Amino acid sequence: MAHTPVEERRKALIAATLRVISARGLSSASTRTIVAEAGMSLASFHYAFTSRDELIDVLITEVLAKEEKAIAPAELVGRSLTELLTEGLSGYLAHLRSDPSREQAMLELTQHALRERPELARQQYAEYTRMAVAMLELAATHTGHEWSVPVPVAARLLLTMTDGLTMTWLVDRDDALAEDVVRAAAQAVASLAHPAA
Amino acid sequence: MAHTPVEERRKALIAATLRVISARGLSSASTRTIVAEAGMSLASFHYAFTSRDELIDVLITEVLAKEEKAIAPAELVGRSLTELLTEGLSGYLAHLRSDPSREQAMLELTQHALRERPELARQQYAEYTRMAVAMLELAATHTGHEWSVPVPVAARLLLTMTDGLTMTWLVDRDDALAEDVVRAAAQAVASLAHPAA
DNA sequence: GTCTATACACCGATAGAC
DNA sequence: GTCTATCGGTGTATAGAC
Repeated sequence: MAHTPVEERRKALIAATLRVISARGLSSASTRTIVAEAGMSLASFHYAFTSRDELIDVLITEVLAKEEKAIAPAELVGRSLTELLTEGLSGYLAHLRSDPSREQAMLELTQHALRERPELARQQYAEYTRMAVAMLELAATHTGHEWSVPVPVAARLLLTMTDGLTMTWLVDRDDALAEDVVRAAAQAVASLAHPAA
Repeated sequence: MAHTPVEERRKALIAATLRVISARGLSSASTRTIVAEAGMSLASFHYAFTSRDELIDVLITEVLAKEEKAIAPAELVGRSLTELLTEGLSGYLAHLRSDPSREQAMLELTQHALRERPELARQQYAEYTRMAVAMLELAATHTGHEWSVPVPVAARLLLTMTDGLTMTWLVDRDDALAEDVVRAAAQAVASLAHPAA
């Protein structure tokens, strides 16, 4: 391969690694399989990254940060709180279904981070929670509701549901059941709010 | 080590493997680290199991089957539906907190099964769902309620919550927040039932 | 049945030619 | 900058002595 800027190689290797993990799992993502997927030599890997651990670190920080744990509903006006929550969770489910192996890769990376870089996983989940808080406050405001429980608790419950939804759907891929669960979950979470004074 | 029945060696190796996975992760559970933990020679491993894959298979089927995904409340009488659900989820949280590394090992094994033995994971989750159905029906009956959504859907929602609870708590180990989420989750799920006719 | 010794594949990482 | 060749280490699995 011709002279390529280091940054470009790093990006190519990160993308290749993600493809390998999606297709065959983190344990299959050796430096050799990664460079094979990226179409470059083993030495080029160590020119772009000092070690495999460094690449996995970058993968965890950069890729998990882009992960969507909850997708905001497209349209706010004229929808009930339950509908907004249903659309948000449904959007996440669609995201999951559109590329299951990518989400499975995310799960493996999170799991790996849990053991090797626990503080990174913690920071990431704090960020997911902040996004959920913003979404719940927006939804309540637009429908004239107030949360009966502290918003961070409701947000955490929502995050708990997306995580659980990911795992259970990945296990049996039952689309109809997942949709039913999304509706029940939205209804259940909405019951934690009441009309604003 | 003196002559030992094969079955005994298998049990010792399974227990040793679980300890290794709990402490250092599935990727660290090589045949060498396993036999070191079990205090036997490498050859003894291959006398008891034909391969490492066979042991992991046995681990997934036998160990995941014993996993408690939802713990039934101890006492039924005189408790509201929300209380029963809170106690059930709280019991699971206590189970998780009592040995986090064991639950992390379960998560890694489930994840591995998802890739290598998807049908085993699926069967296991079907079993978890059956247990949750039984628990929810019992709770509703004892408190004079009926479920407003199909019981399998509510059961699946409960399973979704225990899975999500496991992940989120393992990430930040926030006991107080987890307890709040358990209460909110119980209240939310209870809202899916109504007094029986 | 149980052990030591070993075969052989793959791992991460680097040396050194170009 | 990029490559091929290779080092040292670890992985699974087995041969063969006892």
